[in-house]
Amino acid sequence: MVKLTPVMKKIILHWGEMGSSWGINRTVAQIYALLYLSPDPLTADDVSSSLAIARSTVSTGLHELQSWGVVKVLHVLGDRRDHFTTMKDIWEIFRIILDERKRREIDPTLEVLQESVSELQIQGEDQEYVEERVNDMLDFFETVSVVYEQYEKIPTDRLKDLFRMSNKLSSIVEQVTRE
Amino acid sequence: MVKLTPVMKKIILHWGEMGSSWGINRTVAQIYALLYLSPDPLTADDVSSSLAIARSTVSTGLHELQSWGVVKVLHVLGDRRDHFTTMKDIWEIFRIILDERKRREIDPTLEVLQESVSELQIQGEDQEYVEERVNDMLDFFETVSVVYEQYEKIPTDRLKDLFRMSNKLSSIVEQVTRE
DNA sequence: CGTTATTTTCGGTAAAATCCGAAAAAACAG
DNA sequence: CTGTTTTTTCGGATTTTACCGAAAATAACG
Repeated sequence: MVKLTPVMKKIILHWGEMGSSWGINRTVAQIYALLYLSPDPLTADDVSSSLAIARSTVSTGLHELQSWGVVKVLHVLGDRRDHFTTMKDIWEIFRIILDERKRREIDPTLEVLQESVSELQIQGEDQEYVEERVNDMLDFFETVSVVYEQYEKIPTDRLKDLFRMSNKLSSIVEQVTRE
Repeated sequence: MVKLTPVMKKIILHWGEMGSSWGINRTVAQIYALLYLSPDPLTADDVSSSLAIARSTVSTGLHELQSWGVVKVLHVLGDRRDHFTTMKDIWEIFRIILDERKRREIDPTLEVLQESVSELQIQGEDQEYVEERVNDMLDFFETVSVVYEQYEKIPTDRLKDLFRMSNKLSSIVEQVTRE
């Protein structure tokens, strides 16, 4: 039996709200928060009873989280049930989430924009204005994608250091853009 | 009467889907896309007829977009109706959206985490593990906020240049983190 | 002012998303 | 195999969200 302290409840509930406003099912986000805050892996029944949601909902939610790659299954000797846990390094977690969102949402957007650009070129219709706007969008998304791919290469530890030095950012920008 | 070309339709629909998966009302996102792709400001009736949505829905949607600061009202001489338009620089647009999301979602999260840390300290309960996790989260969100605030200071034009040089990122990281 | 054009509000409905629980399926033990 | 535990599927109920249209409110005109 998993007992939720007031602080845990507070964070789990808030996490659910956060998820909601970022397009993630509230319950799924809560399941995630619970696993993140639990020192040990939990069974689906644990989750179900702690959050007071149906066992079947937990099953679906856990699958969803696994498809995002942020929840893993473990097994305990002498126990047939699946136990679930999350990565504990929040930096890694957010990297994975960003990766997935890029793959699922940004990449398809790039495709649509690329298709649109070709379609506009082929037809050569009188849509100069739309063409300009679409080119802008494409350029923006491509640039952001490239930047993101560069950041992806940096190991997490180094990224942390880099981020913690962000106060030096402006001088670096000076230096780099001056060239 | 605003006539939507196939490319416009395609982008507007995709934008709606995008919005959906990022927690923004599909219709509102579509309205935004329409305004963005339109060379001239549109009236609410234009939007209503182009997208085939009720006039009242458009009214609400436009207010929502104005509260985000991404849609502006204009007036045309000799016309009593409001005309609506968007900023055309997509870099600026995304800056505004990020700012708003930070303000509406990240900042409140920081608050909850800070409160949680104090509550844990005061009670001094046996929640070492939760404490560790919450501290991690707080540290992460604080760091990201600070980085973001640094980026905020960089003028858009310079940011574009900087982003376009991201291929040099790894060498800069080398250089900076070596100190 | 009274009239008309325009926008907004709001109650109800429709649509979509979420969730439940029963039943099926799968996994495992003996 | 058979029985038991555990997980998954799925149809329908519930809740939430989104949307419409009528009516109210506001603003502009003559």
